[in-house]
Amino acid sequence: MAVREGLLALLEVGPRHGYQLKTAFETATGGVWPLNVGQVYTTLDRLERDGLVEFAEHDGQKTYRLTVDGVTELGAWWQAVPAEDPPPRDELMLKVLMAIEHGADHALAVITRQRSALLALLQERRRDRSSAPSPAAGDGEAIAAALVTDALVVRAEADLRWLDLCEARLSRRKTR
Amino acid sequence: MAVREGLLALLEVGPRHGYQLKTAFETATGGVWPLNVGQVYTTLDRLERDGLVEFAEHDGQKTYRLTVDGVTELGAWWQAVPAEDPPPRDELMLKVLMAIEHGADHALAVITRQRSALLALLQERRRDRSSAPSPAAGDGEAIAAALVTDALVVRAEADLRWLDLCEARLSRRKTR
DNA sequence: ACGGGCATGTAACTGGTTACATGATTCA
DNA sequence: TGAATCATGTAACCAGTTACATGCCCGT
Repeated sequence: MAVREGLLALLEVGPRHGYQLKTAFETATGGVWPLNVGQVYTTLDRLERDGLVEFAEHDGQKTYRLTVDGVTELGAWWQAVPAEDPPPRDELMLKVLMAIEHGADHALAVITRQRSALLALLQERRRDRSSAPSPAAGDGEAIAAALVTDALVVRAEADLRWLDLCEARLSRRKTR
Repeated sequence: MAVREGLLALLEVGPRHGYQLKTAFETATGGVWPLNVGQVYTTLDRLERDGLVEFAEHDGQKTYRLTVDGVTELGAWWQAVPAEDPPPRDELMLKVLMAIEHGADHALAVITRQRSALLALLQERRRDRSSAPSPAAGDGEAIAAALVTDALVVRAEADLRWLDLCEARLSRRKTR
């Protein structure tokens, strides 16, 4: 439900047709989230099926805009904090949890491996961040790219911290 | 590709049949990742189709085990660090990025809203964590649950930190 | 004339997910 | 007897994703 909401959000800025949405989506995400054009059209079909968008056709060119329902739905999305109703389907978490089933030693080995790999990744990203020029005020795409890099760094730091917590909890009780 | 790998990992511990895998998966994830039984069977079908598992049947009871290919695949999974080849399809990130398209003011409003909601969530989780009894040594499910709670806390902290970074980058250049 | 970008679409597949149907066993 | 748990499965849908086909228009 990510591309879906992304397109809705872009349509709230102003009506556009499919191809424009593709490029808008990609510049908005700083070029790190490429979108197959086909996906835009299939997603638009589904949005129309659900009554969230409608379109006007001119010379074989369909200009999409939000419906009232679409605006409502989007409003809810802006408000909502990404839910953890069903908690995070996080791959790193799953990996460690499953490793524990193989015994604490296996888990600690996986943790060590993941930590060193993540650390390398983190350093590389920090290098990327400091080498990238501070984005110019008007350059939305560059700002977006900078924010994405920030997110990657912060996320990696969090993952590392979590691995440390896991190791602490596991080695404190080396039974099992 | 999460349930898929989870089942593979469980089968590496030892052969099991479908229903056992469901319960094993749920206890391994501390009860926070419920699995519809049906999904286990469809996933097993797909794993068999891909030649990663095989089964022996006894009295209408199918006992699954890894194939050589399955072991290989799993080995790669243990090694791999959750890839960011196509970077994170993170909902919070998308929300902020799309908000920027509506102008810096809209973005700052979304950031503020998200931050306060996340902060409330975080405090609640910290309360959960301190109120939960420190898991007993042998209780795998409780340990798993504790680790999941840790992950939620750490993740929320990271999201908050990222929101601060976004705000800094956006208010520093209030143009656009 | 041709290649590249603009523009629209379809067909097919993937994994995740739910709802539902069936039957055996176990135990109160 | 009857509910709960064990056990296996099917049908259907969802969103994401890719590959492919079509054609227009513009600049070289």
